[in-house]
Amino acid sequence: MMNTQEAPRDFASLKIRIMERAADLPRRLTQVASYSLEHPDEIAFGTVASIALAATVQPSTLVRFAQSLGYQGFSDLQDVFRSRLRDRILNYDERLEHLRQHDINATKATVIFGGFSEAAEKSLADLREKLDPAKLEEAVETLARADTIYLIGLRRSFPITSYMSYAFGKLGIRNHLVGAMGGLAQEDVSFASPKDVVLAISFTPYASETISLTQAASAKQVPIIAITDSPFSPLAPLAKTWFEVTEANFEGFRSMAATLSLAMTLTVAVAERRSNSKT
Amino acid sequence: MMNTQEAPRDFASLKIRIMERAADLPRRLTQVASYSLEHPDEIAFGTVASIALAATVQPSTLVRFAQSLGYQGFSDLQDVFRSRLRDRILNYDERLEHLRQHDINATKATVIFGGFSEAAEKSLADLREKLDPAKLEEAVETLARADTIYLIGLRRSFPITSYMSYAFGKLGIRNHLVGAMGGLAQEDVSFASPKDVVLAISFTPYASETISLTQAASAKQVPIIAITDSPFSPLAPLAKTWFEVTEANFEGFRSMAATLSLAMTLTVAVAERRSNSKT
DNA sequence: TTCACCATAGAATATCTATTCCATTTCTCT
DNA sequence: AGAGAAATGGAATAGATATTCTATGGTGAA
Repeated sequence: MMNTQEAPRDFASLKIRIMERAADLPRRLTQVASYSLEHPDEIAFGTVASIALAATVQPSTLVRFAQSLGYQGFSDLQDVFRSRLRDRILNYDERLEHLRQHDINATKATVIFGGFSEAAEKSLADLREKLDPAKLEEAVETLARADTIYLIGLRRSFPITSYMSYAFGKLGIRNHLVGAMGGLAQEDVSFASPKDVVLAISFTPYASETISLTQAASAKQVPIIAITDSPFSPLAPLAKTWFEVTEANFEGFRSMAATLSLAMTLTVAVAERRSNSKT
Repeated sequence: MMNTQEAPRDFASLKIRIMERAADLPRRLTQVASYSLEHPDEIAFGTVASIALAATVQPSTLVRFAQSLGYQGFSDLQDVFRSRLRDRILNYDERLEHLRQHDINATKATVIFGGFSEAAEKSLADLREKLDPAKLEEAVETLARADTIYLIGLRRSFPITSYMSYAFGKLGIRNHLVGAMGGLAQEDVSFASPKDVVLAISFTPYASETISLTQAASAKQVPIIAITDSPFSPLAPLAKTWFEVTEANFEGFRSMAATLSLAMTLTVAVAERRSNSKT
């Protein structure tokens, strides 16, 4: 036994202890330390053998890790990981009550966080109900055929298009983030041809530049896929396929969770479609 | 084997099955049935012996109960009880299988969308549970005092920082999106002073540039707030306050919903704090 | 009442699991 | 560079675990 100090019996203390210790622990034990905090569920349910395999260490290393933290053996450590799940489930129903009642000790920031969380969840639920599989299929098909995908999104929508550009890039899909570097946006779009596709994202109040860029592309017969928030959006009549995404808002700040999920879906689905059609 | 019908693989279906069957089951098996629904955690974590003791039946009764529901043995049944606690997002193949069983005809894209939605929701739930109000308060306080807020985030994290930059801008909070225009990032940070604050966001695999920029700021005594995904992140030791946000992923693409909610919270809370302290 | 059948209890068993041990490698300090 | 200490991998082991088996007890039909 290498540690006479008493071992933590609850997960919160254990976590702190592991973080403190991790730095001056041998290589393999550090590896286990980080694995254990990254996959606590695995530790809770797995067997020594299965966890050792997943963390690419020897079973004995797990036992030594537990002992170095002051536990009698691995099983003893595992109990603490299990208690975390036990407690969590027990608290699950209480949590909502707790939040509603104990607004007293809630700070302003946590109230704001709660508001944004709720807005995100509402938005996701809403889109899941409304999203039309046929439209989605159509958009994926169009995008998959594109030579280059032009991404148009400014202000609030820019994080979405910049994410898509990053993800498309990693997936090896040619794309162009319009207006990314300085103000050459008009020029960027002027290269688009009917073989390409424009993906435009804009919400009220529609940024005029997004509209004019999309119009320019439309005039050149470039197929347009749009994500917007209303049938009356100026993007809707321009688009071959368009999605209505209404994000809930909190204090005037709209969530982006649903739009982002849709964006990720389009990205991955297009990549998947392409890899299938190549084979 | 007394039951050739396939056994439920998820807890919800199992629960229904047990309730249907409970009525016309032998005495001891009925007893086990009601115990299992009343103490699901016990079933998930216990051993055959310990559960048998708690439910006052014989170990063999538990095995027979599992078999009468169509499982191979008790361990097989126990897996389903464990899956209830294990917050696991189904992967693409499992999802398809699940939909096929329920006769829902779904397109690939909608399956992907479902996966991303679920990942987003799980991430939000997880963060809501873990987020420490005191830390949040501390971070807001630090950021509110900042002369200029430097936002550091590349690759996956760039959409987040770019959103914050946009929102801070609209709220009249001086900020600087590091590395936004071309590669002058090092120079950007070199202007930061201890009166400013750096907000750094990075997830595995940590972009080396984010780390080195944050280190540079740290060396100049600039207070650092970090959002990252593990206590072992290189950002954690540099930060005055740091948040652990673990995003669920679907098919290797991590959600950004939780990080984004936290980012929005910080943004709005800082604005709110400033407007209060001015009056 | 008696027979046949099913459920049950409890012991027996075969499997799996955590843990220990020791030879070998890797690190650390002089 | 070399000696000593620490850490590691992998096999051996002691213990626990789920499952099966069989004798017993109970229940309903003839």
